[in-house]
Amino acid sequence: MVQSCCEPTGADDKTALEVACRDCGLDPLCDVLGYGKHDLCETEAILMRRQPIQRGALLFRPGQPFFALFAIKSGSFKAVSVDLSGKERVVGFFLPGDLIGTEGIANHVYSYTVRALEESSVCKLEVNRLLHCGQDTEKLQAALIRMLGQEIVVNHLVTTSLIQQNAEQRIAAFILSLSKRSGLRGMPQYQLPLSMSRSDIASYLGLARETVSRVLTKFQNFGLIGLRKHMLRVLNPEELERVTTLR
Amino acid sequence: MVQSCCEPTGADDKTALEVACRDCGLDPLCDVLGYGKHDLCETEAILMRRQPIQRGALLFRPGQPFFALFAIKSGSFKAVSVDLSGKERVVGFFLPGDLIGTEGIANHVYSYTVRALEESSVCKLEVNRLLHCGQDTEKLQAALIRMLGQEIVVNHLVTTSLIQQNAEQRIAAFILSLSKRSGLRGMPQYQLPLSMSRSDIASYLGLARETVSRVLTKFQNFGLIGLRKHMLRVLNPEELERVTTLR
DNA sequence: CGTTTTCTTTGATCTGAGTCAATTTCTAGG
DNA sequence: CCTAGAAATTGACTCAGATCAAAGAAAACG
Repeated sequence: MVQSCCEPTGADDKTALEVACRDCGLDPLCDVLGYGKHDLCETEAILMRRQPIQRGALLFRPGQPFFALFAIKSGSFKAVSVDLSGKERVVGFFLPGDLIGTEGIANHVYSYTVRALEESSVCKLEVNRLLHCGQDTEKLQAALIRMLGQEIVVNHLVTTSLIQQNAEQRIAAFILSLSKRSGLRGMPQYQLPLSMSRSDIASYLGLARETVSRVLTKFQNFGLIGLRKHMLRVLNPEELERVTTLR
Repeated sequence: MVQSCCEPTGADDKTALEVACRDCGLDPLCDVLGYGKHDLCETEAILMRRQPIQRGALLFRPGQPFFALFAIKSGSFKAVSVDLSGKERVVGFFLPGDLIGTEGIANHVYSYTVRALEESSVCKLEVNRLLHCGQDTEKLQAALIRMLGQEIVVNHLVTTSLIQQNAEQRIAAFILSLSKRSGLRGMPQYQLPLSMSRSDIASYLGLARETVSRVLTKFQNFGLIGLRKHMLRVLNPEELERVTTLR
């Protein structure tokens, strides 16, 4: 069996929760590239490969010239941007299978800081050359177009649900979103690490961290979720779903 | 001078506020297509052309198969989605130069209703064939990729600013966003039609319509804006900007 | 042109979530 | 294992913005 970019590099047990390539957001492109075995991958240096990222390490910083998209293989990341008044704000969380850096395509620079929340690994796609014409790139471009379209759909859903909902609804939606994304990516759907801090969640959802804490406690008391350390168990997804659609 | 898709079709005075092609969100593609004069436009039936849309008419409905992207030439539109509980929610407003329908690229169907708020006109791009391989499509694909990247950037900015802000900040940001978009598209920046209802704005910003009304009144009293009928005048953009960055 | 309907404004009241403050629990480092 | 610092929880209080209600202004329509 050929060693491709998609096979574990003999890492420790911690990387057990890793998306399969078929479940990854980069799959449309990887598929075209033959999962690292295709010519394009090495010879034309579009270069996808697995990279380990340490907890706390940055994938990129705001202002840094755009050079690649990343797909998370394992672990998780948060995106933080600093507004004009100097205040940090979490603007997104990324789980295995998610695509990071798409805003750089049009911006030419990355627009926020992306930091690993735990020991993680990513695949890197140097997508720049897809923006300039070459040969045999059409399939790749079509794949990228679909991926961006997908990203737009997801962003739209997230935004509209968050903006209109109260604290409980936002948090229920957030939990379900993590759960579904985990399931979609071929990982356990109802038991997953909540690797970000309460403050991060609060910042992301536009709430106070005390509110996040209170609502999580309430959800536990009602038996909707279980929470031990940073391991989240989704006990009653139907009821959580119902919470998000109330009103 | 050749009659292209970008020249007015002898419409009435109402279409005076029309974006130039250079200022339009579709420009990267139109540029490649030679603004309707290029072969691709007619012979390969990618087909861009101006279409008048009546006030209240729909561009598309949710569930309808994706067949084209639209760029607004003149007028304005709102996007409304119906959630599970049957409640309508405005999920976006579109001004001249904006791109409509991108979520259909990955979804294969449109995901909300887009309705004209006034007498409007659009350009249509049947982008489907860019997703399948042909010849000479690489430039078009690269252009589309950039446009989608741009859309992602803008969505991200909108989301993060809205979610974290209070009522006054959301409304100030909303007004500035309209103003800037109008200016960017080569139209008057500080005097523009507020063609949507207060309810629509409220729904979009996640506020009650009474709150929108109150804040607009307050902004008028403080001389930040002028509002007569549905004509908005931005009198003090610096102060509005300051409002959005407070806290 | 008056009538109806819809949209907008304004006021009064109530409540969800923010803020402040005090513990308690986790985590990392020695 | 103990300790210091960070993160999370819980309670008390406050206020921004929702809701309820009613009047006023625009738009639509015969």
